[in-house]
Amino acid sequence: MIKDFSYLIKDKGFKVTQIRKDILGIFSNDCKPINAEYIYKVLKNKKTNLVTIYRTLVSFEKEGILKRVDLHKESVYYELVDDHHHHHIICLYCKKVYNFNGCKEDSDLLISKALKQNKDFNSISHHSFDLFGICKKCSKK
Amino acid sequence: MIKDFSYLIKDKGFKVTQIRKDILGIFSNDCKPINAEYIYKVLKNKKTNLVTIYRTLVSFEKEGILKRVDLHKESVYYELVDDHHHHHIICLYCKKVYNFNGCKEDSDLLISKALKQNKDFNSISHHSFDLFGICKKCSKK
DNA sequence: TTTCTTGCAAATTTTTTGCAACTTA
DNA sequence: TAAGTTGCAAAAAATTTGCAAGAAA
Repeated sequence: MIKDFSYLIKDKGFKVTQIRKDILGIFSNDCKPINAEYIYKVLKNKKTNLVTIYRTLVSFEKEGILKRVDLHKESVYYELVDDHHHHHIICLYCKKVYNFNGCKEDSDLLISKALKQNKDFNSISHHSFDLFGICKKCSKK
Repeated sequence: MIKDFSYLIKDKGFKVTQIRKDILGIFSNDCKPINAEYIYKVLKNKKTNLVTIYRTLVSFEKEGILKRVDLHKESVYYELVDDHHHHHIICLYCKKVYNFNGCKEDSDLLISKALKQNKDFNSISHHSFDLFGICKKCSKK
């Protein structure tokens, strides 16, 4: 389902433009980490520009709308920050990404322990907890 | 201190060359995530080649000697897999990296929960648990 | 001597920048 | 209309590839 992201965009201090709504629509619809190239292909018929997409991704990340996800792939992937709390298991060979539901309490506990140790931060805006291994299919090969 | 990594290199099926020992020496000595360019500068007087460094990093990652670390910077950083178990807190503005000692039991628990949920993996070779926020210095600005 | 490694040059890919034209508020 | 956005062209930066020469086992 495509939500209307106008409020979120405006709330973060951006002007509401079609492409920004489109980009967030794709994130909301696809529910997986995506990169600039992917967005470009989806929006190609709308004559979008890759440069604009890059700029949008960077600015949305700075404002906490998107977060980077490191899939150990060639380019940078992003996800909605406000997504359902989950983590990734990534196959080191085929790079396929599987989600799993991390227990929010568990990771919150780890974060509070970290903040007690490190006095350079007041708070944490988001975190990554990703597992890397070789999936069963690739192990067989 | 610089350890001798010859055995590790040979054990993973590589030939023991000076540059491979040098690269692992740097990782062992510096104890922080580093990228190809950094290694290149450290070894510059030895007339090293960036291409060789890239190839070494990629092959060492595949064999589980190194792991990628995503610092949300321009290039790819690596760390020794066999390092002391720790995690990172990264400032989204200045990109400075702070370490903290994650409790190994806690993250092992999360990993076992993940493996129960997801049946596509038998085991996990390594994981990332990194926190992102804005450090106190950058908050003041 | 066989196999793996390295270096060089060049290519590819991803991401960024400058600037003028265009939109949103 | 003022301030922020976009598109185009071009540049910059990071990483990869092919191939011949060199080094390890």
